[in-house]
Amino acid sequence: MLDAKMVRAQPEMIETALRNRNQIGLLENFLTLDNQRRTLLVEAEEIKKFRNEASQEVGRQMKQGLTSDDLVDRVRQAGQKIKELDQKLNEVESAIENIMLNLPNIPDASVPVGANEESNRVVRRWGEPRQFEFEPQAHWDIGPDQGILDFERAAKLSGARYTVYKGLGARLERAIINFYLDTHVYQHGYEEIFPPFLVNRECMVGTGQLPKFAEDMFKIEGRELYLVPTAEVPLTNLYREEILEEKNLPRYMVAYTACFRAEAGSHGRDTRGVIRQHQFNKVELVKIVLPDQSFEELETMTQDAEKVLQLLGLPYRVVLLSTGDMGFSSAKTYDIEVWMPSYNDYKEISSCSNCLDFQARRTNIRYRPASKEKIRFVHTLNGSGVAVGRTVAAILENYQQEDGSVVIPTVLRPYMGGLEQIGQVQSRVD
RNA sequence: GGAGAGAUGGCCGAGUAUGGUUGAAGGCGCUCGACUCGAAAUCGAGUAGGCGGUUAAUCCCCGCCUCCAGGGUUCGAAUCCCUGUCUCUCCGCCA
Repeated sequence: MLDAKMVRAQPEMIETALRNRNQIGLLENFLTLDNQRRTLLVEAEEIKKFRNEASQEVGRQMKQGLTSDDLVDRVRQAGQKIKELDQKLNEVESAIENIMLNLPNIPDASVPVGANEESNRVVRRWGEPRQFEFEPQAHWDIGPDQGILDFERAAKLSGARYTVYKGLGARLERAIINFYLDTHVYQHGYEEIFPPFLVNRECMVGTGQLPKFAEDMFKIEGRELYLVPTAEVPLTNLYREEILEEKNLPRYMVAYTACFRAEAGSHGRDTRGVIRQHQFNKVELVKIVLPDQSFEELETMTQDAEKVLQLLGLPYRVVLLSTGDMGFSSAKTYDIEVWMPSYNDYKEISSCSNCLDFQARRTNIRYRPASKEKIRFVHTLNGSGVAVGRTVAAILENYQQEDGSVVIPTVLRPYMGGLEQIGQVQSRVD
């Protein structure tokens, strides 16, 4: 959520920023509603002041045994008027809130302006895409061939866009999760969290999934509970409605969760393999930091995410998203894209965002400065560290051998019981 | 699932049977000051958040709101009534 005072003070600036995000005309009603709100508020407050003073006077009079029916009557009428004004005020305020909750964050000045991903800027690359001396296969072929991914039986259980991992495939998934968690906890200093996978509506509003993107989420029938689309939601909301001490900042958290997305509006995209699923695993990083440190923290968080790909030996590039391609809550986002031979292109495997105080306002997470200044909103950041299913796909494709087997990256071998490759040596049961 | 208890400031905890100057006693913590070579102890002072008015303005000053949330009763609600949420205890069930 944006600062209403800022929107009021410089609507042109906000309007421009929104246009860069392909959002037009959202501010029109805000200014008039905002004026209405203050008029009503001042009027209601005046009458409330009268009521407070007068009812105290009534109390004094009653103690002395003399009551003024006239005064009592006037206070009663004031009460009626207050009720009316408060009701109007409520309507205006919920209309304002409705606008505010649907306004995306303002892109940072360093973000390239553009309508879509074509304006994204590649900021660096790591590793060289491998030159294959044979025709490389896609992971959606390698997986079933090796008996480690089963899309057909997954469809029998749950439908399209689900995957069953079997044998060493399941173990590989689990190994990657552990490798990511261990790296971020023991090398990068994040606190490991294991949160619920179901969260309430307030959490979803807090991080910005709701109210605007309800169709992307799975909701539990008959309850106000949602399956988490990313661990960003529970992690960021951990400190909702809290005032943190400055000495306890920054907070670095990492969590593995399954993630659930209805992916409405993405039909026909990435239909093969594990790239776009309704359920997938992800290790997520979240930082809660002091306002003047958030951009620095975004850089280090992105590097933390890159590190695991480097350790896995997977070539990637880092892309600064343009204004038109950024997520709703973000002011600045780096995507990390891993080399995917089946696409003959880089494919998103992580997204690292600085949300500034946008989510902090929605979740009301603040901190008390050590210097006794006023309480302020924290800044929040989140980044994938990184998507697990896409890592499996990248490993299968980048480490495949001509005979169909797949070499296991050395850093994962301790997590795989020392196993050096998948395929050939293992016994399979179809 | 059944029965009961509870939710008050950064924390603990009074106030709720008898509604009124209680944004809220007391304690802890914290900040500043005194004492001290310094520290501890002691003593003194201060210490909620939000919204709005005013203002060049963060400061002051003034007002309104907030004692889990939402309704209601009343001239007036932390206190009375209703609904909801959450927490705790006991019983049952369960991985």
